[in-house]
Order: sequence, then C-alpha cells, then structure tokens
Amino acid sequence: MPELPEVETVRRGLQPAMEGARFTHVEARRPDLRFPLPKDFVKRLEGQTVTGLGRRAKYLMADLSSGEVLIMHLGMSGSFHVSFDNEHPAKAPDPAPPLRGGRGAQASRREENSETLIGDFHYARGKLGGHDHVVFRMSSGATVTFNDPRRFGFMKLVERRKLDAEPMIASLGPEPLGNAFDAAALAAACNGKKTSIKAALLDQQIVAGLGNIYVCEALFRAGISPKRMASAVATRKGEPNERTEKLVAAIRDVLQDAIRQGGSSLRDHRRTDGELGYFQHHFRVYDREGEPCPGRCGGTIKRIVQSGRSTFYCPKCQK
DNA sequence: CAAAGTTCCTGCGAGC
DNA sequence: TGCTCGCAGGAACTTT
Repeated sequence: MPELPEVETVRRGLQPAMEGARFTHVEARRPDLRFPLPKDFVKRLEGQTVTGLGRRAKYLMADLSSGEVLIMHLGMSGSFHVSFDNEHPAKAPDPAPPLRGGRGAQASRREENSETLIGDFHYARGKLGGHDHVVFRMSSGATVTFNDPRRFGFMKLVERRKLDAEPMIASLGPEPLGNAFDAAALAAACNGKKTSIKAALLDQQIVAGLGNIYVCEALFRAGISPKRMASAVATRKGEPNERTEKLVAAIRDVLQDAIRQGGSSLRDHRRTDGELGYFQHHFRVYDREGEPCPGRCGGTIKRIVQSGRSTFYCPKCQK
C-alpha cells in the first residue's frame, strides 16, 4: 500500500509528466476526498508551472510557480495514472490495463504488463473516466488522473512559506532515508515510550513514512520482536544500543530495496483479476502467516494484532 | 471479512 | 486525596 517506497515510486512516475510543466487544464470531478477540495482549486492550479515535485514521508508535494505547494496524499487506495497524448488518445478509454501508480509512459512502453510492476495498487478495471477524482492536463502533453475509491487521500494547496505551520507536515519525524535519522535519533524518539516498538515505528512523529508492511519487514530484518517495548531500543537516557543500530539499518535497507523494485503493488487479496504486486514477492513476513520463517530458523510466521493492526513476525528469531 | 493511513476521542495512569 | 495533563490505544472514516 502507499507507504514511503510506493509514494516515492509514484513521485518518480509523475516527474516526467509534471516537473517543469504547466497545468493547462484541471478538473475536479469529485471533490469529496478526505477533505473537500477548495472551491478555487482549479483556478489556483491552471496556468501554474510545477517547479519541483518532491516527497515528504507519504506526502507528495508539487512546488508551484505561484508560491503555493500542492500537497497530495494517496490515503490507502489512491492511485495516479499518467498517459501521454501520443500514446493514449484522451477520448477513448484504453481497454488495456491502465498504468496505475505512475511509473509513467516509460515503464508502460518497456513492460508489456505494466500493471504488475507499478509501485501501486489498484488497477480499477472499469472505473476510469468519470470516476476519477482529479484530472490534470499538463503542458508536457501528459494527462494525470488521480483516483481514490476509498477517499482517504486528499489534495491540498498551501502557501510554501506557511508549510512549516501545516500541522500534518510539521509534526512529522525524520525521513528514514535522510541524514537526520540515525540510531541516536531513533533512541531519543523511543526513549520513555510505553508502547510496543511496532506501534512506535508506525508513529509518523518518530520516523515518517513507514506503514504496516515495512514496519513488519524492518523488524524481521532486525531480528527484533514487534512486542518489545519501544523504550528498549534505547538504553538509559535514550542512548542507542546495538539493537537500535540494527533497526535503523534494517529500516533503511528494506525501504531502499522496495524503492529499487518500484515499491509494492498490493491490492485486495480477495480479488481475482490480474497479477499480484511486485515487491510483495519479496516480503519475508508480511501476509505470510503460517509459512516457514525465511531465516531458516525453523520457526513459523505468526500473525498477531497490535493496536488494531495485523503484525506478522517470526517468534523464533525475532526477540 | 479485513485491509490500507490518519485523525479524533476516550480512558487510564502518572504526577503534582 | 483529588485533580489535571498527557499518553496510549481504539474507533471512525470508506470501499470492495
């Protein structure tokens, strides 16, 4: 699902379509996302140039020539679709599986079945067109559509200079792949936390961008039990220990691996259409309840529920 | 059904 | 002892 690697994959897919390009036409077809789009949403975008397309945690941020930033969040089911004029005529819906999650035209050209390796999520067969929430026509010749059936995603326009005052951005912890995130930082953030390390890593204020999947995977790679107290990743006074170092390295590794492979393409497992995702095949514990531990310890992957979310782990080698 | 991410609310415990 | 504050955990949101 859209965790950091997926959002980063989407960002890279949107870049050739949007960066340096101007919004020539914007449609808000269904303004009822998690937050309603502002009434002047279209007016504030049309004519503006995207000077840069960045990412903070799971948020996409498009810098606009107007001085505003378009913040976009995929929620749980949001996806972007990119097509270029010369490949997909805008009028007729493409009967082929549409590109979801935005690897852009290059991936689509390179791979026959782009559906399986886009860093995202749903390929909503038969739900294109009028059901897309937002459509951008760009001066690059690209049409970018945003579709989010569950509507937990949103788009928001904020003045760049007021970005630091934006609560959802300001409250974020360090980027896990950035320099600010190291053992000392993690230990300090976990110090005194009376909750599980699993819950702590899901807390975007401790480290920003992890979700349920990558927390499970990182804890497995670090050999740390998800049930361990968060404060135990640090010694007294919040000093890091060996466990902290391992965990930081594991988080970095799993995110980098996932980004390298274009993120995970999870969809509802009960659906029968199409392939399953891509990095999902590299999951070692997530959604692998009952399977043997890939670490050859002889253990079996277990599923437990922590603060209402599934946790997958190997009780034998995660201590 | 349960799954995804975030916000909000409640309840409990710690501390004064 | 009694109150307040903050944190932790759960519900809600939505859809298939």
